[in-house]
Amino acid sequence: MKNNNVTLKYIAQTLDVSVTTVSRVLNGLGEQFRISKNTIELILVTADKLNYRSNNIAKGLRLKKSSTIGLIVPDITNSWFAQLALEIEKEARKHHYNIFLCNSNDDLKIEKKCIALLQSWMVDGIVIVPLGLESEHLVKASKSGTPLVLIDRFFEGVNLPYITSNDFEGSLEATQYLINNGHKKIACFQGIVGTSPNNQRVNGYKKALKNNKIPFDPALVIGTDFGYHNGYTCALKIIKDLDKTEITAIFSTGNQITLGLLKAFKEKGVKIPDEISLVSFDEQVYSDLLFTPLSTVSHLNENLGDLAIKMLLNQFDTNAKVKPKNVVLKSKLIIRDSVKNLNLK
Amino acid sequence: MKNNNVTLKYIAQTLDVSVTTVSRVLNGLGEQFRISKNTIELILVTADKLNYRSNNIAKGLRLKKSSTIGLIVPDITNSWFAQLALEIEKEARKHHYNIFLCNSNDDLKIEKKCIALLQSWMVDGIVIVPLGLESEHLVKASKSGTPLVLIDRFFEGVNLPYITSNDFEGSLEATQYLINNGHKKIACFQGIVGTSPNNQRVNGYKKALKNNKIPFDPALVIGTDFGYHNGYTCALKIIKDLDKTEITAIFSTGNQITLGLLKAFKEKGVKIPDEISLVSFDEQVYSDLLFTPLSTVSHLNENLGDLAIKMLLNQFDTNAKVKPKNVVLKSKLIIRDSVKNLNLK
DNA sequence: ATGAAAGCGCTAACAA
DNA sequence: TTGTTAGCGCTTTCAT
Repeated sequence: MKNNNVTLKYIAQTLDVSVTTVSRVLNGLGEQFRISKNTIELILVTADKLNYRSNNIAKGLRLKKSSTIGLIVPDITNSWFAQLALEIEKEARKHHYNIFLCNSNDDLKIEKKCIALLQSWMVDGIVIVPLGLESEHLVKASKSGTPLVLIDRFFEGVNLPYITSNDFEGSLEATQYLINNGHKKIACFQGIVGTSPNNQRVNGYKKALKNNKIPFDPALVIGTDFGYHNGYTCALKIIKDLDKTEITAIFSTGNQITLGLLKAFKEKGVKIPDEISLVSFDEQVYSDLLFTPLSTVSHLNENLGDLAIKMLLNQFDTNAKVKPKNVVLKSKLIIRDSVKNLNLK
Repeated sequence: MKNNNVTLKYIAQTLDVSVTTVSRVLNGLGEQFRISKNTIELILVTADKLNYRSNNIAKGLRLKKSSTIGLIVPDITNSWFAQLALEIEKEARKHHYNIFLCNSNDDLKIEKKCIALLQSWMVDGIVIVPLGLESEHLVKASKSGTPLVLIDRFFEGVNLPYITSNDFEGSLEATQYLINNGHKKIACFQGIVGTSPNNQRVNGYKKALKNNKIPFDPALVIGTDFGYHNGYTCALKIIKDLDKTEITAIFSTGNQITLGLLKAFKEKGVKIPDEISLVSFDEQVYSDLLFTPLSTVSHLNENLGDLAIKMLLNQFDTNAKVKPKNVVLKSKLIIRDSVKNLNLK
């Protein structure tokens, strides 16, 4: 019953032609090699009847490429990355590439492993949302012949093509919005320290403060990663000291953080925006449907997948060293009801 | 700079030993073949120094297997599937398998393509959340030597191993809960008609009605698929005729449907549970944090990934025809505040 | 208009 | 203890 053994050779033998001919016809090169209509027809029909599937592995070995693109994301469970994966996959399929998926789990060791693995599968390129703390292994991969495109995070001074969103501007705008509403004591819930999105988001926050001559208080920037749990525990801390600190607003740098934060607030009965205001990074389908409709910074771009694949393909084609232009996507502030206007008092 | 050309042969030549020896050592078979400590050491060091990566493609071709598992889900963007993907991937990695991801996009044609593709990559097995309307191609794949595990959806009378949750019981319980709260006119927002989860969920709903001697009204079962848009439009319809139909509650069969539904209700200012009650399938991280904390049926099982991979591996090992036992996971009703108790009036 | 043969990088049966 | 060799299924150069 195994149909895996329908090979070019097998077809060639049944039809008493050469493997070469079969290969050519099945690759649509029949005309070009002026193989007789008869033979072409015959081969096509037989292949179909036998349910022939070309063996991509053999092809890959011979061609030294796999028509496959590796995708590494920290956590496919995060809707932002899932959306990315979906788009990348769709776009890749259009160009007859397939996707090898890896979760790096925000773990540098795993990230490195993933890259090694993908290379050993001879992927033609890798789209990666890197952890973002270290770039050596990425540079090495790139140099060793695997084109890369970085998403969301990049490295200052490292020459790897990337697509990112203007997180700095987004945060600046979000924080400014809080300030415009009369907030001065604004906590910043941050993600993984040292990664470019975090740097940018925190820096945007700082810049907004500075622009408004509000002194920056390092104690107000808390958190360790982009996860739910982090948001939850940070929120508990904030709540405990609310009287002392007189914090009136929070700027959260990630949607998972925000979810944890909301959970804590809900449990403790702290009202948003009455008792505390909130603006969060990462617009979600449900942002509008939460117990307090959330004001968010949206930085999910419709054609991100398209862009990423194009940037990768671009590197395949041009043997020339045409350096692909990095892309910075715009983010945008969506205003809902999670911020209280203190000026109206 | 390309390190792809560090092959066994290359190492063998530099060290003036045979390819076989190198292969053996690098596969940890040095001891077994009683290759001298010296040689072993030498090879290991050299391979490391040269940054050798075994070529999985060549290996796959030779071994006629790829140490790779295909995963086909309808839509990675759906958090349920994303969660599944994450677990499957983690679990697979533990057993040194890697994941080939495909989105079938709830499209049978794409689903078929995905399977063909995965087979052409000689995946050792496929974990699939099938569309669920047709099974021929799956049976064919299975017969042609690719072990399969179906998730979430299965086919009556078709002998393919599956893991599913007890959607029937879950729906029965959910609907009974609505009835217990005095609801009699209950709308059912369904997904793709004909798929097993939908059948089960709708049947559970019907059974609950029957158990309580409430006549079943086919007009109350509406919807076409598990998507956001479907939920949205169905909800608009319901809202328009609310006075006439006197519907007091909705049982939604999927989380995306529910999101669309909530959006519509919010837009139209219909209050939950005051004006209409709601129970939804699919617990989400944010279910508790919505404008009305949602009562849901949770059917996300912690070790689903583990199970799926085990069922697949099981099929690899045993050449014997030990048919794997199908698994039906329990679902559970989580009660929050989206249902009004009509008995209290 | 078609074919023979080499070879991609690897493993394994057989040899020595 | 190590090596020779064949071959996995495919593409492609060179012949005819």
